[in-house]
Amino acid sequence: MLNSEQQQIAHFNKKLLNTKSRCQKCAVNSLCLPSGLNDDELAELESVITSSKITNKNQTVFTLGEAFTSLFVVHSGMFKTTVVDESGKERIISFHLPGEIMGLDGIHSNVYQSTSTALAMSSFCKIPYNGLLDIAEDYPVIQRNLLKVMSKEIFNCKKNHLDLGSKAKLALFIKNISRRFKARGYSDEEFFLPISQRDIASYLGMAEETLSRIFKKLQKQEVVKYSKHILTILDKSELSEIIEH
Amino acid sequence: MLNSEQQQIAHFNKKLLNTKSRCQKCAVNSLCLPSGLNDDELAELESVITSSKITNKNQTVFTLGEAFTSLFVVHSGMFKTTVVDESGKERIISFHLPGEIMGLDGIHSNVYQSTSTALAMSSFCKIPYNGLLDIAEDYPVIQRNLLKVMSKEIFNCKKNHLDLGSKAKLALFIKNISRRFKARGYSDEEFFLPISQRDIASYLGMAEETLSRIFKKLQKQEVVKYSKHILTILDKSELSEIIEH
DNA sequence: CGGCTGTTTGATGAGTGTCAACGAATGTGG
DNA sequence: CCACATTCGTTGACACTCATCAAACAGCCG
Repeated sequence: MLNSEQQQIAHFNKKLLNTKSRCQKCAVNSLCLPSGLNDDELAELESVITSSKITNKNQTVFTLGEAFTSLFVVHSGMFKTTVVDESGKERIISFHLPGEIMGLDGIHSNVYQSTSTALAMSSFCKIPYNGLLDIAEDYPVIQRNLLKVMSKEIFNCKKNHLDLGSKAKLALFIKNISRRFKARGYSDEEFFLPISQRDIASYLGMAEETLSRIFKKLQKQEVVKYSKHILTILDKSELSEIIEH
Repeated sequence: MLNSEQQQIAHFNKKLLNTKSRCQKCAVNSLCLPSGLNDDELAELESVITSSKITNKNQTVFTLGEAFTSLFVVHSGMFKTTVVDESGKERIISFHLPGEIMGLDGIHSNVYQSTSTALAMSSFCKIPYNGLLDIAEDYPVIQRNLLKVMSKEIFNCKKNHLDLGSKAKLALFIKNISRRFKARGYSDEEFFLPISQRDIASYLGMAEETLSRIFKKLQKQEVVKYSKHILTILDKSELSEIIEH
């Protein structure tokens, strides 16, 4: 594992490890279910969070086909969720940053519809779904937050359904990730991304080789740079240009 | 307007028009929010539905940017929802059949994120969101149903994010639509689809011409036929083959 | 050191978008 | 009811993007 990666993970994790009053002290609570809750509601929410756990790279949080019991929230690090498509290939359907909820697709069928895997040493919180529903009855704001999160997920997902060229797809992905890093207090121009190019290619639905060539082109044009998992955005406006065609 | 279309619309609509006890008598209540509700809960749900309305072709239900107030459920007919992508072009993000909920993407921002338009003479029910939340507090099963619907939406959306060739994309779309018609009591092998090829192409993210050529190829191979808005599936297993590659 | 895994590079061909033009079907106004 | 305009679907030619195959390379690990 690279030094830069270890540094970054240490950075991600240094605020954690205190399992009491998880949410109150969590760096990303404003982006997560606790958003807008008062102390009383927050305490109630914390009471249903049964555990926070640290995982190593490549460990799974839940697996496609497993019985659905809980939602999971990224606390630190990063995760990918994958499905198996009709022709049997694994496909990445999303990447999850701190504060983002995983497992939502299991609600409707009581079975996880995807597999979540840590991309680096990471940590997450486990929220038993039935417990969450119980407190949601007493605290409408928690219910509303959950619905908002899901609504946002639907919206983002539909918008990404766009048909763009490979270059624009990558540009959009980078802008999207950049925005999410910024929302979490990191630089939106340079950040550590523990995602392999293969995984980015899978997520964007293109061949690994194509992605490599596009990265090279963008680097030559001094738009972005991706080396040793450090993504650097050199020309933000050009990035937007590419997307708009 | 064609005879076949008018017939079909009449067929869709003939059960409606009684605005009392809407849900109890609705043909698609088992696919909709009322699913699994007892009489008491159903009455409560019906009490928040402020209106059922019939629209002509091309009329909009809500518009991108408008303040979000209500969810809408298709009662009969069909609707499309559209967004404007980064380069300014209109893109269709979904088609809605009876029992399906529209407007979910407005929840998180209090603004509709898409525009919904009737594809034929259609009818829909309006469910004020605040009213729905109020009764969801008293009737947890309603809350759970809403969450399930949204979860399903997320799942379907992510799965569709697949990267397939144009032929497979169309095959998948047809299978998907067919399944939804079947769930509503119609034949899954021949049905009226008030969607223009242009709209299908936009939804699938391909050129109109490409879609036309693929339809022709599939017709020559006697897999499916699409003429005068009547879609006929001739070889269901071949359709699945195409998807699996 | 050799064996991994992840990334790069080149050559090639299939699939698709684009442009242009036309035909068919539909809607409109007199 | 007919002439016209408009939308919708079809067809052909062409260029270009991108997936695929094959091979080599770089960094990392034991």
